[in-house]
Amino acid sequence: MDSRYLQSFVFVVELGSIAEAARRLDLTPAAVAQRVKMLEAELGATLVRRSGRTVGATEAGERILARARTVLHDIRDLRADIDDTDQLGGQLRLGGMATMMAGLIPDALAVLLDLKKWALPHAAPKRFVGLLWGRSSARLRLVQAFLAAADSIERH
Amino acid sequence: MDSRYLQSFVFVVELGSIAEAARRLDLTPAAVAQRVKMLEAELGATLVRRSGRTVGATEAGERILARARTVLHDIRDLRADIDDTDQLGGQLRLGGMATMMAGLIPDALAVLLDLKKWALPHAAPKRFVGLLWGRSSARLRLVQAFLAAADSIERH
DNA sequence: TTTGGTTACGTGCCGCGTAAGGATA
DNA sequence: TATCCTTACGCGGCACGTAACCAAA
Repeated sequence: MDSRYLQSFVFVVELGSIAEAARRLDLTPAAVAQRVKMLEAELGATLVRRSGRTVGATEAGERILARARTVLHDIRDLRADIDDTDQLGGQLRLGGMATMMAGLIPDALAVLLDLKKWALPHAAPKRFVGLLWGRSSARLRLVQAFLAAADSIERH
Repeated sequence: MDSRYLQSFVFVVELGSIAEAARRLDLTPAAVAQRVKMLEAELGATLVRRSGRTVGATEAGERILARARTVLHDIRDLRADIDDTDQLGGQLRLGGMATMMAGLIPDALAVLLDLKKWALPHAAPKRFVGLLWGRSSARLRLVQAFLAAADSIERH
């Protein structure tokens, strides 16, 4: 399965238009329609419903939409990891309880934007280190910076 | 990016042989070697090291190996979700704290293997329902069966 | 009338097999 | 010597664009 097919399908559903997706992808509408058809043939299911002039996802389309986004995200991460030796890049998803979202995270992000504080390798509380995995040093530094910011804020 | 390229790369690294990967994939060694080359060209990095007669992953290859497996796994899930209306399939990964791994989960799995107990839609404690997402009914039923098993075991 | 989706058709290139050559156990 | 990886080469198919057609706003 080609990820470009998944990207086309996701764009078509998100934008609700084959023509608009074609413009984003630098393709002709015919090519985009064919990509969706190919994906449908490969998966053996109809993914988009053509109702008049607009397009929407079928039930099967909705069912795989989230997974398609996951695959595209993973591929983006994979590409980022290739030349990811020590520089920042890619996307970091942070989650937290409601209290953190309202209080801790905004302040922590403010500190994150201060580039000089990014290199604090030993500031992370040890009780959090066990939660880190993967080998992307850039993301590791981001998380370390976040934890350092959280630590400094907690001490205030 | 074509997932078949990733699959070829993963096979080559896992098996340590282009010829063996070609046999598994029903391809010629030339085709497999070309797939790896294409992938390397697309990612802009050398992924496998040819040392004499055997092949191994380079540092960049090792770095993306886990992610490549993730992508392949996600695509398999995506395919499974297409015609996944009510039957079991795919792979379910369960995690738990050490105490659960030692005590609760083995018993719960034993109950899971009793097919007659799989259809217990309302047995899941409500406090856990918020943790479930996705719409794969088969997996949902598996989780529900797990929770039902956990519930019945807790009551003992 | 303008915009959007589809179909038919032509074409370039990609991705495969085949065959031959070199290297290693 | 047999197996493995590579390279060169040829070919078929697929994935585009183009153009024409139809439908909807």
